[in-house]
Amino acid sequence: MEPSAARQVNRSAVLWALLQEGTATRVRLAEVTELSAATVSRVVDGLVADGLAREAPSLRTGRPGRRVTPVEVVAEAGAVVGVDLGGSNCRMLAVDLLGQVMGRARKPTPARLSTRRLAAWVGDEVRALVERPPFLFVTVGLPGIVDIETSAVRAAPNLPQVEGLDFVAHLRSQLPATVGFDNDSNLAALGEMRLGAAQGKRSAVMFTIGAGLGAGVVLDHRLLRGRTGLVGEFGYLPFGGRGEALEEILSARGLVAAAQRRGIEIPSPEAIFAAPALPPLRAVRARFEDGLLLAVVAATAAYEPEVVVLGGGVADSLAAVLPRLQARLRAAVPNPPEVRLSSLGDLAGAIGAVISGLHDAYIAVGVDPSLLDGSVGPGLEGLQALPGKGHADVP
Amino acid sequence: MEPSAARQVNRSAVLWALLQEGTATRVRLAEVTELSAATVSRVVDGLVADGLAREAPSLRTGRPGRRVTPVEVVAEAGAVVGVDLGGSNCRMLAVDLLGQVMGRARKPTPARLSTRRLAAWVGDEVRALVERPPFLFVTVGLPGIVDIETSAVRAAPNLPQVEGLDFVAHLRSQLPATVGFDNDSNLAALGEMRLGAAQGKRSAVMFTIGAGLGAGVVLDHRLLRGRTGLVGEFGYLPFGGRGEALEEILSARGLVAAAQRRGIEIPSPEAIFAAPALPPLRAVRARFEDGLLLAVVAATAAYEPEVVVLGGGVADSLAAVLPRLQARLRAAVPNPPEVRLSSLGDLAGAIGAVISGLHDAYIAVGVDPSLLDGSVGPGLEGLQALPGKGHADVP
DNA sequence: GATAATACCTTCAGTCTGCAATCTATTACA
DNA sequence: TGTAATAGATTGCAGACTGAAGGTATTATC
Repeated sequence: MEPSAARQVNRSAVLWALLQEGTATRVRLAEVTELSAATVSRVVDGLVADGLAREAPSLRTGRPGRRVTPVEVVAEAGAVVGVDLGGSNCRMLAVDLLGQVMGRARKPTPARLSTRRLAAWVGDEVRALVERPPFLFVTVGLPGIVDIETSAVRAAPNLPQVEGLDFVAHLRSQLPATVGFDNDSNLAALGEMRLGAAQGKRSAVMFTIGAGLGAGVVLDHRLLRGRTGLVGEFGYLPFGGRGEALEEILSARGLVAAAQRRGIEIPSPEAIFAAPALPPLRAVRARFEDGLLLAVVAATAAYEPEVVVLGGGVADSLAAVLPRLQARLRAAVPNPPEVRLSSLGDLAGAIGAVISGLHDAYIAVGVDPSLLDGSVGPGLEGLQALPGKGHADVP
Repeated sequence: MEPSAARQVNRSAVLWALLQEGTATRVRLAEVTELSAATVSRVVDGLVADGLAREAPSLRTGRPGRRVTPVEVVAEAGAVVGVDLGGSNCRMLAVDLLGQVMGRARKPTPARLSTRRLAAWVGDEVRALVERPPFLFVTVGLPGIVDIETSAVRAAPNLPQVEGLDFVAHLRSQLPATVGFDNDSNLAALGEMRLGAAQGKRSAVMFTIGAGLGAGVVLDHRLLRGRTGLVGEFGYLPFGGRGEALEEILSARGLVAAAQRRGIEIPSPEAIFAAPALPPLRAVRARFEDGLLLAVVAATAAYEPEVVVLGGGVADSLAAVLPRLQARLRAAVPNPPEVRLSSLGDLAGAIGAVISGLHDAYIAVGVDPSLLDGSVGPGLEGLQALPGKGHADVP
């Protein structure tokens, strides 16, 4: 370890403390980091020189003594845009370095555009959302499996243009930014973990029951991605005596098909759960519940999460199902997690993307990755207060 | 970061390099650690003073120049004993700091002893195996679920004396050592990962099919333990149309019961796989295979391991089953792992326990845990050459 | 035996930290 | 209004540590 590496480490510690506090006096930073006030002062000078921190107007404390001179993050030094590019809708959320919301958008995804044009569209939308900051991080959630190494996308039937490497490459060339990609369910899980239904927990599994069955796994505040990004895809499990794939049960597609097989024409999958129902619909529901139980049991056996979050279009209709599911779960496994509904609604993906992007941004400004790993991170008050959380119809 | 912390970091790096090499010149250590030769020399002086390293007799190199003075680990400075305390047999393996085998034992577990007496027996056996070294680490694998925080044991039907905290506490008071406890399947997975069927891979899942169904999950060279130590227990999954628990299929107990239900009296579970078989036995086999497929599919969906290892008493009989299982797996999931049989046999648990204990020992002598985490670690040549690996009948 | 090559050690300048003293801004109070 | 009290921020200094350069011991080769 070179001598100057010590400085790096301390810089990282102070910067991380400052990000978590948002604004703090040097004395406070010294307490939190357990460094001497002298070192903190010197490091803060460096951060100011780097444009990452500035002195805020001093505050009157009411007590005798010199006024405190708070130091604050230069939040606008960097920006992060989270994009949740779904098959039908695209959510975007722009925040500054402290997670304060700078802009948001919700548009129908122009799903019929070519790969290149779709990338250009996303690039335009991102640029419309943020002034060009000193540095910019963009994270895009895609409805497919994203390879952790190469960002190659596959299995994206709802938006096939993004498959392969072209979309990724085009978008990267479009934006003067570091652009990351991930599976939308993974990001949604990250969002619910940090600010949603699993807030404050160390581990959670989120199932996104939409067109298909998606899953995201967070253990120790960290996304479990696996070799090819398929982790948590319990849709492959055989279900029932005929060994149907679980994804055929736990998806809008499957629900509609099951209803049709019983001669029921329904306007939307959600209608299946609109009480009261006739006996044939009840059978569809029961089958869905059995499938859901299997998924949650599998997730429990696999990861022992503290919470299982249910999201996606169908989830809102499941409130009535939860108590029974929870009871059956208690009977099935010795360590049942709590099952909850998504609380971020269709914003979960964009919020998760922002969190992922902030993670990258913090590393870029010199925060040691090991600090970010197990920890909760900055407050993100701006995101917490986000209006429209959980309501799909707010723009 | 205090100034002296830099020394710690470099000491850790040099010590880790030295452990991996076993014996190395200072120049070699400087290369590996990317530190200056000066720093390495100073750090080595410190290690020698601490009794962890010593100069070996200098070697003639054949090339011009001063003779090299190799530095070697004082392997006998510490000892590690791995204990696999099963319901019927107890395997023990003692190694030094470099993983060189110092002693081994295999005894029937005195399963009828009381909690206190069983702990005393284990303590005696461990003491019989190793001289008292400067420091001693013991890791005990138990046939039950071990809480990661408290070491409290539960669900150990095959050795109920060890349940709760009494056995753990008694054994700890018996031995002048740091004593760790873990689930035997977890340790077996660690063993197969490091030296057995999954050697060289980053991730693996091992199912131990014995009296019950056990599982161990290793991701990125690290055991996934979960909140209560239950991770990987897919025995809770419902199987087949009647929703029987998978553990009832994938266990010696379940196999015997299934055979009996079909009117077959068998001497041992293994006999079920002794070819050729009559039709009723074939049905039992088929059911077992279906269950196995479910377990492997679940593990694949959950973790995407590179390898799935099958171990336990029944595993040896499964060689003929593997090709068909592998083929069905390829059809079921897009990212099938390789399925292999355990190569360490009933030594896997003890070897895994030793590896776990070495991990603790290395941390105790000052190796930074983050170095150990993602890395492969010392060569453990002594363990690799262990005679009797894979043969249950060698003492 | 001289010379070159190699490994290890020592010296020295530089960076960084923590401690303690000092500087500076503020409030309380006569 | 002036002075003491108080507390945050900075600076001087000693100590720890590193890397680079140069020194010394040991060996092979001519």
